[in-house]
Amino acid sequence: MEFIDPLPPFFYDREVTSVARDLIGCLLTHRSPEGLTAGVIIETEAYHQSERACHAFRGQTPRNAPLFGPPGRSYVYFTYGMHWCFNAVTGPEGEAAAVLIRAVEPLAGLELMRARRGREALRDLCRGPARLTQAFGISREQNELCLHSSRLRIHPRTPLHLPAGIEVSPRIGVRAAKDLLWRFTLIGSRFLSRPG
DNA sequence: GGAACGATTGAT
DNA sequence: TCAATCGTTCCT
Repeated sequence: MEFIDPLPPFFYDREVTSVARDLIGCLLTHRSPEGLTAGVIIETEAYHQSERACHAFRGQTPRNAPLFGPPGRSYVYFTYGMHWCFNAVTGPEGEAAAVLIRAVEPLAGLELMRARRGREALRDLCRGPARLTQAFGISREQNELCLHSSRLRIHPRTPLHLPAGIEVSPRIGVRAAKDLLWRFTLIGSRFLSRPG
């Protein structure tokens, strides 16, 4: 299966909120040993070291080190003792920021997703940050990968997937800095983790 | 060494 | 509404 060339690292070397907005409608692909999975990004959130909800707010630690690295790499972290979440690192090296991918519309590898998720309903495969990492087979092994050249990639929007409209709202599940409208959703999608 | 907590999910 | 489940971080 062929896709458009993946987004180059400089795409991610901008303000994190701009990248989060522009990733809506882009295509996430993972060529794992078990097979290919792909989906259209429909929900993102921005995080930056300057605000309390960011893992890097109190400085660099072993876990959040990828956030301080060069743009265009993955930051995958473990949470709640059982879930993985996937981010795209943004901004210049040394400045910690990333876009959390919260939901995608499943496009390819549906049966592999169903097997990994243990669920049949299309709507339940990638609706939520930890659901999509499970469906895509993303965990510790996929941390700090280059999203341009590794098996885990993000590709530009295609004419078939132009966003109808993008809505902003407060980030889900964060108490700190909850006044920031740093969540971006594709209006009207039935694959959002929660209504926009 | 110990404890509190978490960018969630699924069942009740 | 609530339990599951454990790595990370911070405090003593």
